[in-house]
Amino acid sequence: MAVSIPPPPLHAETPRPGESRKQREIRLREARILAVARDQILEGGYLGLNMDRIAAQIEYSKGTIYQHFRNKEEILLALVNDALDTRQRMFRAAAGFDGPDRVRLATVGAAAEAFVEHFPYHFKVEQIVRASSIWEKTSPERQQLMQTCEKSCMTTVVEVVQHGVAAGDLSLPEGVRPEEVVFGLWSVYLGAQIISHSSDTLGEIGIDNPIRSLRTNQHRMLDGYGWRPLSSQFDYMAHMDGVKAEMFRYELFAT
Amino acid sequence: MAVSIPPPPLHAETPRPGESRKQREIRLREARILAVARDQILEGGYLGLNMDRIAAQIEYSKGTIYQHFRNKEEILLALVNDALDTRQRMFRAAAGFDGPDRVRLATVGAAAEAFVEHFPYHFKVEQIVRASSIWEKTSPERQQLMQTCEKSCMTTVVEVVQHGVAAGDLSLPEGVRPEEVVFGLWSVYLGAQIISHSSDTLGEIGIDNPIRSLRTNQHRMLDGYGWRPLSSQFDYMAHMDGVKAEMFRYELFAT
DNA sequence: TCCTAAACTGACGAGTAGTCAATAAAGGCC
DNA sequence: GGCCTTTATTGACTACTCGTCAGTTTAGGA
Repeated sequence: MAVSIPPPPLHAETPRPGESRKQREIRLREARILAVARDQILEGGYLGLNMDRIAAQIEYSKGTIYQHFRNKEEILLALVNDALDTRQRMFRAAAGFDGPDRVRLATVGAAAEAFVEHFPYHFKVEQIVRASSIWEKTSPERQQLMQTCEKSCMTTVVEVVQHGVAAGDLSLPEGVRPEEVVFGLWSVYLGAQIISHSSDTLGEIGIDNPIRSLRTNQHRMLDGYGWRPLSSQFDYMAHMDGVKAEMFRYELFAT
Repeated sequence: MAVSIPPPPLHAETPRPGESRKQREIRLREARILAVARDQILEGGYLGLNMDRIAAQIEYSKGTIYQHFRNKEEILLALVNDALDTRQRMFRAAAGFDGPDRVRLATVGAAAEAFVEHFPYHFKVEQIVRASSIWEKTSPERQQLMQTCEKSCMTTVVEVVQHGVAAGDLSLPEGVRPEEVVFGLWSVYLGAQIISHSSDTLGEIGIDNPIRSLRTNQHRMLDGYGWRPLSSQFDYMAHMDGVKAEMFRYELFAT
């Protein structure tokens, strides 16, 4: 199984060249703020994020935090950007998989699954930002960064679809663009994950293994578009389990 | 086109039998609190909901609001329950459509679309409740009510799928249950709507008409399951536009 | 060693959720 | 109506949190 491992993430404590002790101190502190914030969000959502408590935990005063981030929302957005960056690295690695395009796409799906499993706070933060009206309070620079990341993630996947079309494995009907297929996969993924994480009676409703159902549905959608090899011709389930355990291990993408 | 119109919603101002003037006053006030809260949420999300401002707007003191709702979160959950109730009425009407089961399912899809278009606050509130950790702060009674509604909505749709299987239009593969198909449609719907409402650069990304894409993807998924009539054999788009304009007009379901 | 710029601090202002003792209204009874 | 008990209503108050900023400390060059 051919895998292309992305460059290992630069660990925060590694000194950067041409960086004064003070600069390094500041950079490390910023990382600590984000780490502490992430835990608080994972614990109690948006309301669990508390500036005074961050200050206490990093053992600096509140004012110092505001030298790093204009406000609470900027912290959230910074966390989202981390999330998007991590996912992008995972997606790029997935898209580099060597095989038929639909199999490459399934690899991206496995990456998306692994992303939520390894980094649940990333997923949660993204969801909070999508739901709240925190957008207005954040700086245009960070907003732009987020949009760029999102677009770039999308492009990575769209290219796989385009390649599939060019290879003749998939012929899209009149008026359907590759972006729409990606939008479909993205929707199923996002919707299924949100339902799984917010509906604690899924079992009662009749969904025992939401991740498996998510996969099945994504594959049926691609079958519906007639993308070969169809899910009856290739064991996508086994493939996804395989790459998830090999290519998308936690250590390879943790920051 | 056979349509079954649900019972018209009981307007809040209609007097209930055996109800004292005082009781009616209280019931009306509760409706007003929710109406005002809904507007505030639509305006500024969860943070836009302000107890003092609600009090000022309904011209009662804050303490009185707390006689109706234990806390802010209970107001949110009450709004969600209204939303689920409305959607359920729309779904039941849709499922009552007379035609092949897959067409009935498409009718439910049209209902879901109309729901978001007519009642955007309902959708927004649901999203907020899914994202925030407000669950813990709310009373078990309301939680249960919400779960019951959600389950019942699911059941309505599952029955359509089961009927399709029984009719021989759809044969599910080994180990796939009707609930999973519904879960798939639900995921696409939820995911697509959330992306549409939270990503303001969708056009740049290449999605000009997200609702159309949502429909296409749902239908391709059902095609992937081989549910007849396939989307190549029936004009689901025209059907959905038709019923949306006829069966799911705003006035028929507004409360 | 001194001096200036940068970093850091925490008390404070402003705003908001939720409480509760005091007050007002309702409704039963004579 | 007048009296009394119960229920409803009020808004000042507490507790908590975000974000600010004048005053203080630290860093590092001259």
